[in-house]
Amino acid sequence: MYADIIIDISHEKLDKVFQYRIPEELLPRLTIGMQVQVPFGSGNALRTGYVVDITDQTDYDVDKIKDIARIVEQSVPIESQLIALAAWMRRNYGGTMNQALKTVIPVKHKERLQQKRTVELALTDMVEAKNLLAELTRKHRTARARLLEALLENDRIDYEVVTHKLNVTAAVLRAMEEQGIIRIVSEDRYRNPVGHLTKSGYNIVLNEEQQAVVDAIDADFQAEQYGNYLIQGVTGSGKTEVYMELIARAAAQGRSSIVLIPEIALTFQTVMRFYNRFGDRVSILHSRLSQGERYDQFLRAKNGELDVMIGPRSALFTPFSNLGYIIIDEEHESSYKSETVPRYHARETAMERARMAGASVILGSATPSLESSYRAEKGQLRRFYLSNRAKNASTLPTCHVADLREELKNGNRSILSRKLQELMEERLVRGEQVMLFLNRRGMAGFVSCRECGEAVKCPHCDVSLSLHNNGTLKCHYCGYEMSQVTRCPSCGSKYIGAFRAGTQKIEEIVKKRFPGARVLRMDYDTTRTKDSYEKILSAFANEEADILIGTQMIVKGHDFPKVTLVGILAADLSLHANDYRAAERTFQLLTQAAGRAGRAERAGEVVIQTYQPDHYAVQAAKDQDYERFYEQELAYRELMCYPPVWNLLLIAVTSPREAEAESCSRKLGQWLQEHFSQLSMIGPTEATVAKVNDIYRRVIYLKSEDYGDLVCAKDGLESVLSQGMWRQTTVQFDFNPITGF
DNA sequence: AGCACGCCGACT
DNA sequence: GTCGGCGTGCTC
Repeated sequence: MYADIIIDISHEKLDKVFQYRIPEELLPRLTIGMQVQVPFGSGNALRTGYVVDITDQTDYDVDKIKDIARIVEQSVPIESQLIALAAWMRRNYGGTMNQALKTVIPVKHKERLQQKRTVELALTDMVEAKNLLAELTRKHRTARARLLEALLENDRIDYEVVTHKLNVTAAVLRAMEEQGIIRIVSEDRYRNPVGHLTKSGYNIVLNEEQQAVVDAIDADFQAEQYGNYLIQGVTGSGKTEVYMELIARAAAQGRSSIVLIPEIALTFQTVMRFYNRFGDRVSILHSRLSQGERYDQFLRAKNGELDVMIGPRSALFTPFSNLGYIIIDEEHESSYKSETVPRYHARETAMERARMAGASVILGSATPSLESSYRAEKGQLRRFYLSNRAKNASTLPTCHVADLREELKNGNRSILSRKLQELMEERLVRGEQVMLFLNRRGMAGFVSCRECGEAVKCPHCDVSLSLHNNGTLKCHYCGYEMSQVTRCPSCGSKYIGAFRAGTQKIEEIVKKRFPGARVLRMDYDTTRTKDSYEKILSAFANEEADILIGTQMIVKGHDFPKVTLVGILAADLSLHANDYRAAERTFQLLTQAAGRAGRAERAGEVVIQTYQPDHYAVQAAKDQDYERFYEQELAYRELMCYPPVWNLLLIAVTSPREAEAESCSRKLGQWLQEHFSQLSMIGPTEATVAKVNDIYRRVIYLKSEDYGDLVCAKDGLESVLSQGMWRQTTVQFDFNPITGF
């Protein structure tokens, strides 16, 4: 048996595995993630390494393979834990060990070569310095000699070092410091993204409800009863204060926390709150950081310089060795699921990491994912509710549902319902602001009836059929196909067609209807350039416009106190996206969009325009009734054997050669039928988009009540694939996928 | 990263 | 000549 071993993680040059033979006596004890000592290099000096995989095959010259010297027992260092986590991810989400390791371990990057840092030095021992200088200059005028010369002249200097040489230089400087020749006064090792801030030291007073949650979770924490929690509370109910208080208490005991936030939700307001409370003990990973800067922040975490790391999904792998809490804010957000292999879900992975490290996980959301609510009901997650709106008790908005079928009947063919037009008029007169939200997701081709609101559905799967370029309607779950319809299958109306209206079109319509209004548009087209996103939002916040029109991106995060009306132009659009999460996503978006209205003292109003006013997602969102939505949606999932009740595995086969994609997917399907006949299988069939960039795509869906069965099936398929001869074909696994394929 | 090998200029 | 500086390259 051989072990794949990483010698020194985080160094690009050594960023690969070395294989070692496992001595027989070590074999039974050796596991992935373990720290071992191995002879390395020509001198066979013993170096510490980490076991990342155990195999019985080797691709290296067998004679040159050395034996593992011994296992390093003692406490498990953070790298071991992260490697073990990577192994868990590989097992549960598929992919190779290498891919898993790369997502978990930060690697130093080349671009650091260009960076410069400044070290401030002071001379402490003149005599020693002169001696050393004399010795150094006798032969060569080395960099060290020049440095010392400068110090002798000035007594205190700023020494600039290029980062790639820093490690060498730092070692030299440290050696000189140890000899008492110089003193390192300061080193600007880390660039703080918001400058240098210190705690302002104010204490937030929590309300009773918040305090109760803090006390309960903290009591468990103190008793070392680490668990998983869900805090369900509307926007503005003060979840962040609860997080911060718990983080502070953990920090007081030397425990660090990770706060995950959805990719786009990192607002300046949130950042400032954390900086105000934790000063430079907090670090924030944002998309503007270069790889090198990111690495530096991880290094700070490892060196114990941080109490909190805030960031998107990837911040989950911050190398804290004293982890206290992992907090996942807006846990229902889809950005917590990785779109690249390994396709892990941050929520589940966080729980596994916390389990390994002895830490607690806190999920927060106003509209928890079905998964989390389900877990809460089954007792795997302890749920707390925050019901008060903490900030000056602003009231929930009033919700109107505008039935677009009625509008059509009454001769209003405009995209703006009468109710919405009326209320918009009102706001413009009063000088208040309006947000119009177009739910663009799922736009790409579902076909619905404007008379009865029914979308054309697959008779076998209860999902909307999607319109393909050739005009046929297909179900990508079972492959069912029908030709383009001209009449509604349920009511016979001829007013049927694909719903298409972009934000641009709406902007035109709004400008025409309200000529005096100042209109801003925010969508994919207007946010191409770097800062346009912030620019548009701040322009709107500064009341440079009356109406903001946009897609998803306008409903997240930002606080606009002057907005008292939100219009959701076509709530159905996401309802028909052809996957089982459509209703959930719609409910979440509607609830969130509604939450934008009336965040200050002024009461807000919301107009939801829809062809299906009776749909439970619309109704529940209108009444802000999470419970009702949850119950109905769960019943649907249960009936259809969808997650979270069952588990779903998507097997995606892609190949530049259609015949290979076909034969490979058929073979896999056949194999599954032979070996996993107890699992229900859908496919193999063409993917929704059957060809992308000349790559052909086939899918198989596998359903099982037991997640483990799906993992077994995946492992089995992987071994089938390793023997098969589909050279140009790739197969990817996606467990409980969020997006279709 | 560390450690070898190997190439170059100064000095016994 | 040789000693020791550091500049490439390899490490299972």
